[in-house]
Amino acid sequence: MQGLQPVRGTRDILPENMRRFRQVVETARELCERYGYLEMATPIFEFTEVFARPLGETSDVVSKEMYSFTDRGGESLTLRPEATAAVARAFLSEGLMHELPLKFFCHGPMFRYDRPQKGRWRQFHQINVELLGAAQPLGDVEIIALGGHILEALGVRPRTALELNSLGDAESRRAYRDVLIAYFSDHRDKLSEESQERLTRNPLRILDSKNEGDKRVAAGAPPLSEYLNQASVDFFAAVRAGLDTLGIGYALNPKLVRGLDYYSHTIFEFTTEDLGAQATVMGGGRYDGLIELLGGPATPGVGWAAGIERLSMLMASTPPASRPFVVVPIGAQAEAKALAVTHALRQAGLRVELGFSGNVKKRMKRADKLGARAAVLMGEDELAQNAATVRDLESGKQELIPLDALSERLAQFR
RNA sequence: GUGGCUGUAGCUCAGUUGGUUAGAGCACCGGUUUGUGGUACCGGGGGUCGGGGGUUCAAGUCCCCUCAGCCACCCCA
Repeated sequence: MQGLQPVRGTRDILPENMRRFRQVVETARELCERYGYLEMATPIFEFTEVFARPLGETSDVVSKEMYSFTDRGGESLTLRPEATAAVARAFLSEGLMHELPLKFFCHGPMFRYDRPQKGRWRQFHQINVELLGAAQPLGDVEIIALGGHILEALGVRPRTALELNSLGDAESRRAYRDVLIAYFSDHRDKLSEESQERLTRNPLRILDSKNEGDKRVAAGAPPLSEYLNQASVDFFAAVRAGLDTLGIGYALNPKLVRGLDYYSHTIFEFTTEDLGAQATVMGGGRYDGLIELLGGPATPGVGWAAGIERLSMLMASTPPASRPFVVVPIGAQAEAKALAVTHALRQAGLRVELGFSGNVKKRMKRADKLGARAAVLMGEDELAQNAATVRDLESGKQELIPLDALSERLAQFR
């Protein structure tokens, strides 16, 4: 415990920043619904196995980034590092295999024990979409289109580029894996220590190493695209044709691999150059083998995740806060009436503040600081006429309004 | 886990070759005759100079350790 500071990699989200978060989540929620992706949620922790198995024991996430702990019952639990495996688990737990295809949207905090830097935290937040039970390329297309649509609605699409690749189906990957191991084994001495380890465990990931020596060796590696079987080639062609139909531009990136083991066929990332070393804003792909890995029936899936922090950093502006009306009682005898009026206005649907203390001057200052649109002044004069003085805080104009017409008058502001 | 940079009021920073009670702007609080905001003027509160140790007559200012933040590697959102 290091006193009064948040744990490394975590942070408080104050209202101004929260408005950006909400903008992201609400935009995503609305567009997801339009595409038929309904909101759901999973717990933020699961049995460790839920993540360890599908992500791959050798993946960085599982081998060094999970927040795992033993609970009082002796179970190994893990704060979710990502959503897809949890959604897949929910799909099985809830017995949803007979309701395919299913489309889900969810959002919430994720946890990864990583060194924080620009655009990276230990607790971060994601929006996710998952499409289960659609084996067709059309599913990949819809998922990518939805992602691009959300980025557009948030105004960040122009700052991103879509990168695309195909890992092929399981058969293609197996064949390519053997080829790759043979190739890299011949150049073993030129590989970084880390990549030499990857050679036996996950040779595909040597391809996207940033190590200069690795890069040189990887450049000469046989390309994955040449080892895709016909079915995989056709599938990928259909995905690209769908994107073309929608006018969604992309760049093929044969080195795009992604860190999790469960991907197959299409993988993609919307990347940016505006977040330092963190290029990925939204990433995902097809994961046809995942449900089976968890012990369920073979069920195809496609989806993506996007970082809410990263998206909100790319947004040009912060959505404005709502502007309240402030009720200002003048004199002690007006306070009870002010309380009643405030309550009535709130019930009428308006955002209204009633200060807790202070003379008129202080209350007016406070109203200004709150960004109030208008002040509702109530003193002896007003009470005598069963009315209130409404002061427009932008123009400074005041008018006397009968109390029974007050909410209607205030509703005209904006 | 590794490396680079940084660490003075709530925020952004200034603090001379180490030398008296550590400053500014913004923010905050109060006031400028008491039923009225935003501007202006006046005043005020607030700092173990990240923490610990050392050198020195004397350290925010030099040295060591430590903690934290930022950025980068790895990998991703």
